[in-house]
Amino acid sequence: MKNIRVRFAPSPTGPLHIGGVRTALYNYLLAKKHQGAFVLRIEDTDRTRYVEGAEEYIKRALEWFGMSPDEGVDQGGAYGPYRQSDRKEIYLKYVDDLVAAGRAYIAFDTPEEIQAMREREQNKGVHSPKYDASTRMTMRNSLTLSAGEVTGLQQQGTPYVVRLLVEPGRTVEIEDLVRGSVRFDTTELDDKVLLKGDGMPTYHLANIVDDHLMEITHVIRGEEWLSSTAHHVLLYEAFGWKDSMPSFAHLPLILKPSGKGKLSKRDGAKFGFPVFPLAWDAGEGEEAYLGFKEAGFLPDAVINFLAFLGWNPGGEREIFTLSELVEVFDPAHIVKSGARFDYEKALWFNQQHIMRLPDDALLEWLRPGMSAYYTDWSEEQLKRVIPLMKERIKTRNEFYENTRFFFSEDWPYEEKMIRKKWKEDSPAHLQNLLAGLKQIDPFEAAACEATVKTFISENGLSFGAIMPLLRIGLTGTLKGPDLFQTMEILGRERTIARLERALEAFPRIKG
RNA sequence: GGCCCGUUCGUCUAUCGGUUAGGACAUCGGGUUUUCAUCCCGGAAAGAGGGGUUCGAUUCCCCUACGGGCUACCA
Repeated sequence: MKNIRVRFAPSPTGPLHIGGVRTALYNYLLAKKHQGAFVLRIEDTDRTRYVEGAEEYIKRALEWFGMSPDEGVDQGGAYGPYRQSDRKEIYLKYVDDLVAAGRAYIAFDTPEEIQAMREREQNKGVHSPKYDASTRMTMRNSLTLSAGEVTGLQQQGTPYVVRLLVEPGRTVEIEDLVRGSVRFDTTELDDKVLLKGDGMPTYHLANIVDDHLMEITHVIRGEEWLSSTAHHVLLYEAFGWKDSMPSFAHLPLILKPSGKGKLSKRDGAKFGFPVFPLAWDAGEGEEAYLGFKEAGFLPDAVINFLAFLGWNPGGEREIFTLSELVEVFDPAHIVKSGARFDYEKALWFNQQHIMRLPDDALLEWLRPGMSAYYTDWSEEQLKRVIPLMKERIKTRNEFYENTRFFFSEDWPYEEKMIRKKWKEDSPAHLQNLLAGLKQIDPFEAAACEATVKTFISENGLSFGAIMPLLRIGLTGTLKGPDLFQTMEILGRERTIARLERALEAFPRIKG
């Protein structure tokens, strides 16, 4: 089998959508699984839709996920250039060949003329008029004009496009890796524009030429391309490249979490979760979007979540890192139907990945954001807090938000619980317990636990009478990691200071 | 409208003619725990509808319904 070469070919028209990330992922997985090449090609043939910064965004997103291309605009390669706007001359040559071979033709029709044709056809009862075999001979093109007229118009600088000559009455069959055999009747196909009036190729031309020249073996792309694949096959035929045509795999769409239709960028704001990998800030006046990264997700968790949206390895295991996915990926298991985006499940994947990540990796992940939350924190403390928190956070932001009491003295008491738990004899108990805690040396979790537990049993108390008060006094809240571990990390000084503060504050709160 | 694709628990999915239709998220109940989380146990929950083919259909075929994509000098 030939070496596998796949490409991810986004258009730099904005931030990379999560569906695009999944397309990139499946391409990446197939390439890596077979030691093939993962190519990044930028499809910027539509100048009117070009967005500043989008290409950069795409590269940063791929890098964040760890899916760096083997070849592409930045890494170069033997098949460059990898940006279609830099390949303009190449397409010109191939489109000339097609015209010379009679497989394509030059058309001078203005938008108004095409519109007029459509109206004519509709009046004749044709539902969806097309520029095709039934109409092309009524238009102004190199099929209806003499050779002299054509060169004359060209010399005058009359704008023109090049169209693919589609022969009607044929059946084009494609063998899709996920959908099996799909057939199209060429009578339904229009004479697609190959070269636009501005001299740039359309997607269809550029795609086929590039995939062929770059020796792409598998085209993995979204379902929205399935319909035009018939044209693409016709193009491969016209060029005489049918024998080396790549395999196709058309991916199901990612749908809105509720309601109808595919997931859109607006859904993020609407439902309160990210639909982009990274934040996108287009500048003033433009809409900004939150990314999974900023929402506190691990790249592997997002990958894992996305991988399972429309694919599964067949077994019951669900947690995989990117490199583990490479091992088990098989395009034969790609699902045919669209998948609903489920943010709850994404959170679950993130939690699972956080729990499985070694502490030192979590440290690297958490460190950069600390200073945005806390002014006075030490790496030493962070290191000790991580093992206590890793099983109780779903996102990185949750870590920061739920560890205030470790890194700051600025956190509120859950006053409602104090009112409920602060009893007649509570002051005396807390007072005595505090005296006991002061004796502990070294101030370690095991010793704290022994002291507290002994105190409780010797006084015939219940855990419920003491622990909640202790916990609120030390952390402000009733939920959190092991209290004795927490005490050890806080240290004797802060533990005692906080309990003394509680002794003063609780009666006041109780009122 | 036309062409193409799709349709299993609320959601993501397994099943490649014979299963008590399995798992996961979410949900509900219970256990563990000083709380929360983790973890463990359990419950509820599905083959769009109608025809065929077959000894037997979730699985194969057809029709209908519904959903989606395409129908641009956008990708």
